[in-house]
Amino acid sequence: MKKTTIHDIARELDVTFSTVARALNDHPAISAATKAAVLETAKRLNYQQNKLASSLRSGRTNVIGIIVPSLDTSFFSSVVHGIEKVMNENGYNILLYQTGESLSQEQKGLETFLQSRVDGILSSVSAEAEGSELYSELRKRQVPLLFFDRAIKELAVPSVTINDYQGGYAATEHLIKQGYQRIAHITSDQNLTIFNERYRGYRDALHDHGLSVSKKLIFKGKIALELGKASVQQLLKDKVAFDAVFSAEDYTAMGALQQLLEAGIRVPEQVGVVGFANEAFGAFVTPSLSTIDQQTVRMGEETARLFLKLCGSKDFYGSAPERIVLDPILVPRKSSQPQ
Amino acid sequence: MKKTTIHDIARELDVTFSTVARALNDHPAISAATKAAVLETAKRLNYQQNKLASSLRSGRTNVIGIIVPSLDTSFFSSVVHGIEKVMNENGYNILLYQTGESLSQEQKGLETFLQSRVDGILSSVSAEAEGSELYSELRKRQVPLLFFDRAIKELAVPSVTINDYQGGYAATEHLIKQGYQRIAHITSDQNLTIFNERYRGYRDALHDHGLSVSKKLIFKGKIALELGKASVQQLLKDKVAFDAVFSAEDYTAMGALQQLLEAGIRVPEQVGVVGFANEAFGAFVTPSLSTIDQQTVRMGEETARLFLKLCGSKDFYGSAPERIVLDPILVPRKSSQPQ
DNA sequence: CTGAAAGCGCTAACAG
DNA sequence: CTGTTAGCGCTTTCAG
Repeated sequence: MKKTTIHDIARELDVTFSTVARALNDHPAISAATKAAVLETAKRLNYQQNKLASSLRSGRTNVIGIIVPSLDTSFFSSVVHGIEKVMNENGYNILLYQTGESLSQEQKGLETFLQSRVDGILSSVSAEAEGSELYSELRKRQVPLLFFDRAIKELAVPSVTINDYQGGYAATEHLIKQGYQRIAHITSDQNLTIFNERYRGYRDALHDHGLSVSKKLIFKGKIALELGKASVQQLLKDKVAFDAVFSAEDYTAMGALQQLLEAGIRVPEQVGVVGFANEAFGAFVTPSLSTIDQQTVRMGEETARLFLKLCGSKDFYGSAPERIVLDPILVPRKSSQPQ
Repeated sequence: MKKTTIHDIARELDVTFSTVARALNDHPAISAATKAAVLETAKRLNYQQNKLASSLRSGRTNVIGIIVPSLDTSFFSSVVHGIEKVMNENGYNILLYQTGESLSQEQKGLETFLQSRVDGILSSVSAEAEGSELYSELRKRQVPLLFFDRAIKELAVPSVTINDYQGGYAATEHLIKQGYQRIAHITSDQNLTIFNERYRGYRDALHDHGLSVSKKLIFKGKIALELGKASVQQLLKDKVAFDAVFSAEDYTAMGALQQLLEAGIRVPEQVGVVGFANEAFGAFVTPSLSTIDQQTVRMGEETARLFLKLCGSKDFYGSAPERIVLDPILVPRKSSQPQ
C-alpha cells in the first residue's frame, strides 16, 4: 500500500503540492479555506508527513541521541525518563543507545547518531571513553554535545552532574557526627571520575575532622552486592578495627550490611552503614539504609532543559560551557543512626 | 562546516558519485582498488553516510519505535534494555516514547513513529488504548506491530507476554500449599488484562482447592505502597479474618508487609505475603518477599527476536500471529514459608 | 567494472 | 494568496 504524499492531496484538490505543503505547515500566506480543505483530505487519505524527506531538506531532525551504559539500572533509566519527558514536551524524539561500558559500542553509537543526523547527543560516558579521543573529536566538529552524570572535565562541553565530592563528604561527615571513627570505604575499580570524587570527599571529610585515612579500610572492585560482602569478610578476617562503612554505591552497601548482620554485628549500634544512589530497596530493608540521593529524574530534566536552552542561543558552544552541578541529598536512615 | 558527501569523495578520486556509493556499500561489481581508495578518502574526509537520504530513497530506516508507559519502572526499563541489546546487534536503532499511561500521548507517539517511517513498532499498550481504535487502525494498514507484556488479544498482532493467569495461580497455590486459607488479593483498579488475568488465576486456584472467594478479601486501587498499607488497615479495622496476602505487584505487597509488621503481626507465621514482579528490594527486606519473576530482560530479547524473525519472513502478517507466552517463575522466599 | 539519469518527499526562494 | 523551480544526498535501474 503506497503511502500518501502531498502530491496526492494536491491532485485531489487541484492545487500545487507546494500549496499543500504550506497549508500543512500552517503558513500564514494560505487562505483559511484552502487550509481546511487540505487538512480534511490529509486526514481522509491518512496522510503522514515523511520526516525523512523534510529533515533531509531542512537539515533538522528534531531527534537527539542518548548514550548510556545500560538501561538495566534504576539510575540511568530514571535519568532517561526525565530527559525523554522534557524533550518530548518540546517536540523532540529520542534515539537510545546502550554501550554496556564498551568503548567500541560507544564509538558505534556515536557514529550512528551522526549518520542519523541527530540534532544533538546527550551522553553519560563510559570509563574507557573518558580517556579516548572519541568526544574531543566530536567537540572539534562542533557537534552539539552534553554530558550528564559522567562528564569529561577536560573538554569544553556543557554538563549536568551531581557533586559527587560533596556526596562523599556528606556521607562521611554524617557518619563522623554520629560518632563513628574508623570508617571503611568501598568503591569501584573503574577509573571513573564520579567514584574518584566520592573517594576524595571521603578522604577530605576524615581529614577535616582529624581522622586518619587508612589503606586497610579502602576496598575496590566490581560494583555489586558481592563486593560489599567480600570487603566486610576481609575486614573481619584481618581483624581490622572499623566501626562504619561508607560505600560508593547502594548494592555494595547492601552486601556489606548483609554480611555484618550475618556475622552477628549490630547495625547501626556497632557498625554504621551509608550507601550511595538511593535505590528503592534502601527504604525497605532492616535496618533501613542511609544513602545519598542523586536526584535522577531531576538530572534528566535539567539535562534536557540545558540542551534546549543552548540550542535556542546563538550557537551551542558560544560562551564558556555551562556546567550544572546538582546537590546530592543525604538521606539519613536507621543504618547510620544509633541514637 | 559542510558535511562531506559522496560527491566530495567522487571529486577527489575522479570517479562518479555512483561508483563511490557502490564502493561504500561493498557492491560486488567494484574493483578492490577503487574500494580501498574510496574507503581511504571517506575516512580522511570524515565522511558520515546520511541515513536520512538513504532511508528516503530505499524505504527502510532500520529504526524501530518502542512505546512504554514509563521508563521510571524497573520492569519496563529492563525490557527495553533487552530489546535494545538484541536489536542493536542486528543493526537496528531504537526510538523511544513514554506515554505515561495517557491515550493522547500514545496516539502522538504512534503518529511520530509513522512519520519517522520506522520499520516497526513494539508497544506495551496503556489501559485506555486497549479499548480504542488506535492499534486496530495500524493493524489494518499493515504496519509491522508487536505487543509486549500488555497485548490486545482481539487484534491479530504477534506478541510476547508472560502467562499472568499462571502467575496468579502459582502464587495463590503456593500460599495454599503452605497452609494459608483465607488469602486476600490486592490489585490495580486499571482495567488491564495483565491484572485481570492475575486475579483470575487467584480465583481459580482458590476454587480448585475448595476455597471460597470472598469480596471482602479483594482490594483494588492505584498500584503503590500505600494501597498495600491501606488494604491491610482496612482488613484489620473490619476484623476480617485472613491469613495471607497475594498482591498483584511488589510495591503493594511491600506496603502490606510493612503494615502487618507495624500491627505486630508476624510474617510469615501468622500471615503469608506474596508479591508479583520480583523487584530488587524483595530479596533484601526482612522477611524476604516471595514473588513472581517476570523474566523482564528475556521478554525484551524475545520481543526483538520475534520481530526480526517476522521481518525476515515473506510478510510480517503472513500466517496466524505468533504469540509467545513466557512462564512466570515463582520465587519463594521467607514471607510465605512458615515451615 | 563504471557512468548517466531518475527520483524518494519534502522545503524554501523566487515569481507572479 | 498560489505556482514554479531547484535541490537535500542517496539508491537503483539501465546503459555501456
